[in-house]
Order: sequence, then structure tokens, then C-alpha cells
Amino acid sequence: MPFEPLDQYLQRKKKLAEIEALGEDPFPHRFHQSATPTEIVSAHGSQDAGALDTQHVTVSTAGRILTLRLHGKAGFAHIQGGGARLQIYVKLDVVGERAFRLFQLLDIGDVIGISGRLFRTKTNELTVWVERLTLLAKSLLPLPEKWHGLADVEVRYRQRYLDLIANARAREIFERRALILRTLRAYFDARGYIEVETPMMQTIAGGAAARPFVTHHNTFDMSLYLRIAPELYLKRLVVGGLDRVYEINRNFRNEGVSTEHNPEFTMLEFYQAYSDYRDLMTLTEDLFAHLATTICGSTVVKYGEHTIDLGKWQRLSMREAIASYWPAGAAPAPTAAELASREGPRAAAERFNSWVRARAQRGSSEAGAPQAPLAGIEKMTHGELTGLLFETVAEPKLIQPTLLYDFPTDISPLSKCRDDDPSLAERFEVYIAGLELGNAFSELNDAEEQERRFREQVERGGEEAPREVDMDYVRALAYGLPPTAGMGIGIDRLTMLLTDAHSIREVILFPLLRPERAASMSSMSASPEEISAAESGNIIPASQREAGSSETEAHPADTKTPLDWRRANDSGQIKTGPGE
RNA sequence: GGGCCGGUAGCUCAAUGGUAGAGCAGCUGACUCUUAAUCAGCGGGUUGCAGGUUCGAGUCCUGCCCGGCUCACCA
Repeated sequence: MPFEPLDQYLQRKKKLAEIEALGEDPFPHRFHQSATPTEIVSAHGSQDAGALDTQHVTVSTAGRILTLRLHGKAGFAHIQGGGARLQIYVKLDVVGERAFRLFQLLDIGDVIGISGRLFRTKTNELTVWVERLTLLAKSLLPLPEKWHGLADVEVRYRQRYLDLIANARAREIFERRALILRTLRAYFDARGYIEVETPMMQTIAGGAAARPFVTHHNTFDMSLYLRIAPELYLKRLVVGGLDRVYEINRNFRNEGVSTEHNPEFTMLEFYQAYSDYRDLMTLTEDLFAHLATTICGSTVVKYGEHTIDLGKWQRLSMREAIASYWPAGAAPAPTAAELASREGPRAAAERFNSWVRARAQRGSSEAGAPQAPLAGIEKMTHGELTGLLFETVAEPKLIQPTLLYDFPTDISPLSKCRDDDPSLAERFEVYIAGLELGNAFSELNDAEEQERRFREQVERGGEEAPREVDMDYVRALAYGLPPTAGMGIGIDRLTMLLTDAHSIREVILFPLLRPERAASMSSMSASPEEISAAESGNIIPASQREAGSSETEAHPADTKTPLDWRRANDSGQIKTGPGE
């Protein structure tokens, strides 16, 4: 099926036919590389012309053509392979007439194999003096334009392959993401953890407060949820004697998307028996410093305008954080003691709201300040209010690495509480650059207390509360879970931090996007006249194309791709009109 | 879902309400060390979609679609 831009697609089809007429196979099965362009550049990039000549280095390599400069009976091109670019020089009297004719029929985007010797041009660029040239794959669609590269954010995400070809930074981000994963695995493997995989499809979606995705299993005729967290399964494993486990895998939460949220995201969770959250604070500081030095070469990393030292941490209680980041206009700032008191958080939240409302009336808007008052505070518990105040007032301000501790117990249903104050949980979160990167606590291992908290959640209800109590988990605890500490780290956000990326979509290869519109998809298919024209090598000008196929163009949704269109409608993925 | 910004040739972008343009990419030709190659010529558009105002709309109005940012949602 031809794709747009049709004229260029057909033009390239025509060249393909000419190449076949030369007796060349446009899609040969194999080609032997002695080295990739990247390897050649790193091995010989520093050798001067004299050294290259005396050593007479011959190479056989392959890659995608990114630039092409023909000069009559010779020409230059750059090929890209393994991430680096290498220039090649093709001369008629070296490669012969047939190969040179092939060279003239090549387009930017074609994949070729070449062999020859290395030399340096007049301008001292490392270049292959091509002796043999083979087409390895014909490209039928033009690559993004060479000056500006690929800038359209939507195309970069939808057609990530183009982003990876055109933007070196895209490739670097995902290479670095792989390095982060390797480093994490090595770190935990070296400390006696075993990596495990637990169910992604669960009958009860637990371990976090989030709306799950629902699916259906045919044979058992039952609903299944895509997991929102692996937590409850990993702790079952600790009950089973796997004292140190970790899992790196996807979680799914049926929520909105933002620069920090994708509905599926990758999470590291690890648990270690005979430990508590203090041990994990120490581990966190060590782990982040280790990651930064391994991946960025220093504990100091740049994130946008900020310079962040992952070797220096502050520890702050949630109440201290609220008190110290309280906006000046909403004075007086609550004290930690006030926030600890029975009505303290509510009074502070009301003070905050009246400030926001008054400011809205004055019409003043300070940069970065919230525009809407806190919603739903009437129904919130003491702990929920504290958590909300923290997120509103302090979280965006936590740029330097911070371990935030003393979470309210009533927003921490899976944590042990402090011995000296049952309203506070033995829990902390990791904040860096205003991002929430990690969440850790001493795991609640009292089965009866856990069951009580679960029942309370179910009774309180709400969209994000579990529908039923996971009694098998409670039963597992009843067999005895050693004192255990556990932690989750968001891999996507961690990658953002270590690659200076400011949207989660930059670090996820294929982030969730709204589906492409049916109408625009149908424009990618061509009419029968166009296809036969393509086969005969004739190109129909757009003006005639339009006239010749106007009947079918008039209702593309009905006539071109009826199945796709109806399917999209049935599933409600595409909005078809007002009022939906 | 709300607010703000945007959608013009394949790409990056122009165009007081008055004939839709440029560069790159593409095509033809010239050119045996170029690299944003150069030179000469050619083709390429339902200005996101649908209405409205107007003698006349890329431009103004309304609705919708799509994207980005942001707020809300999201421990």
C-alpha cells in the first residue's frame, strides 16, 4: 500500500524498478560487516592521513544513507550505523559503471553496504574510498528534512523510528535508559537480591491507590485487572523465604497523562527482610550516588536550570516541609506542632484556600502559584489533608535530593506506624527536581491490622479504593512476614532525571497517544488508479488524481477503510461528534 | 474536563481582509575532494474540518478535530 507523500513514494518505486533492471537485488538477505560505522569511527577517528595510508585499512560496513552529494562522475554520502556517521566517497572509475549507476539511483534513507579503504579528504574527514557498493534495503519514503531534523513532537512519538534516525539525542536517551537498568540490576544482584516476575494480570488490583485497567479472560470467564503495583505479590515472596527480591516491570494506572505520567510506566520494587525504612534511607542515598557516578560520571547532574548533587541529601519531615515552604502570602505559616494537632491541617488548608480565593479576586497571578483552591477538603482526614498540603505547597520546591518522612498513617495503608506516634507511618519518599522518584516504608506485617485497614479502605470506597479485600495476602501475612522494608522507584522519572529530559514521553519509546484519526489514516491509502499507475511507473499529478478519484474521496470514512472506521467508533476511541 | 498557544507544500516557516510564497526535500540537466555542495530549469496546496460574516477569508466570528504547555485528576 503506497503511503504519503505519494509522489515521492512512487518516484522511489520507479528507482527501485530501475535498480532491479540493473540486475541488483534490492533486498538481499545478508551482508558481512567487518565493523559498524560507529566502530570504524572510534577505531580510526584519531588517525591522520599518513597513518591511514601506510596501514591501508580496508573495511566492509553498512548503514543508512543520511546525506548524498553527487558530482557527476563521483559523489559523497554519509551513512549512519550504530549511532555514528561515516562519510563515503564513490568514484565512477573506481567502482565501475554498473555500481556507479546504482549509486546514482540511491536516495537518502536507503540502507547500503560498502567496502573499501579508509582515507582522509582534503578537508581531513575520515572517509571510505568505496570499491564495492551494494544496496541492502530500498527506502520508499523520505526521511525528515536535514536542516531542522525532526522537530514535530507528535511525529517523534508516533514514529519513534524516525526520531531515532534523525535525532542523536533520542538514541542517547534510550541507550542511557538501558544503562540505568543494567546498573540497577547489577546493584541489587551484587547485594543478594533475586529478580522475580509477578503477575501483571491480577484478580484484585492492590498495592496502590489507583484506578486499574480491566480486561477479561475467556476460559475462566472472569474479569482481570492490569496491575497497579506488584507490591502484594512481592511481599508474599518474602513470606516464602525469598528475603531479598526485586522486580523491574510495568505498572498500569487508568489515569490522565502529563509530563510526569504515562498510563503504563516502569517501576522497580524491592524488598528486604530484617530491615526497616531507616535502612532504606541509607540505601537510597548510596544507590542514587552510585547511579549518578556510573551513568553521568559525577554525583552532580544538570537538570534544566538546576544543578543537583545526588551525593548530598536532606531529610525533612512532611510537616517541616509544609511549614518551611508555606507561601508568604498565606501567612501565618503553620508550625509542625500545629499540623500535628487535631484540627491543624484543616485550619491550614482553609487558610491556604482563603488566600488563593482572595488572590483570584484581586486578579494577581504569581508565577508557579496554584490557581485553584484545594478541592474536597471537607471530607478529608487529618492525614489526607497533610498529604495534600505537602503536595501543593512543598513538593514542587524540593529540587535538591530530599528524603521526606513522617507520612500520615491514614494515607499509608501498607506501612507500619511509628512506635512513638501511631498517626505517623515509617515511610519516606524521594524527591528530586520536584519529581517524586521513590516511595519506601517499613512493611506492615500484622495480619489482623492489615485486614482492618483493608476493610476500612473498601468501606470508605472511592474510585481508587480496592473493591474487595485481598484475603490471600492477609493470609500470607498470617503465616508470618519478617520485619521487612520495601521501596518502589519510578524508572521513567529516574531516567528523566539522569538524561535531563523534562517529559516522561521523552524517555518512553512509545508513549500512549490518542489514536491517529481515521480520516488521516485513509489519506495514506491510494485509489486503484494510483496503484496501477505506481506499477506502470507513471505518476499522476495531484490535480488529476483529485478529479479521477473524487467519488471515493468524498466519503473516505465510508468507502476507504470502513472496517477501521467502525471499529474505532465501536470502541469509543474516536470522538465522532459533539456531546461526547 | 478548564485555561493558554498552535495547525499554511513532504519538512521548517512567510503572507494590512485583495492573484498563497521562500528555503530545504523531490524531478530534469551540468559538475571526479563535497559536507546546509554549487549552478540552470520544473513539478508540488481543499491554508486541520464544518458553518458564518463579507463583493472578496489563510487572515474576522462560531462549533468541532488534532497537538503542545498548564491546571485539575494522579499517595
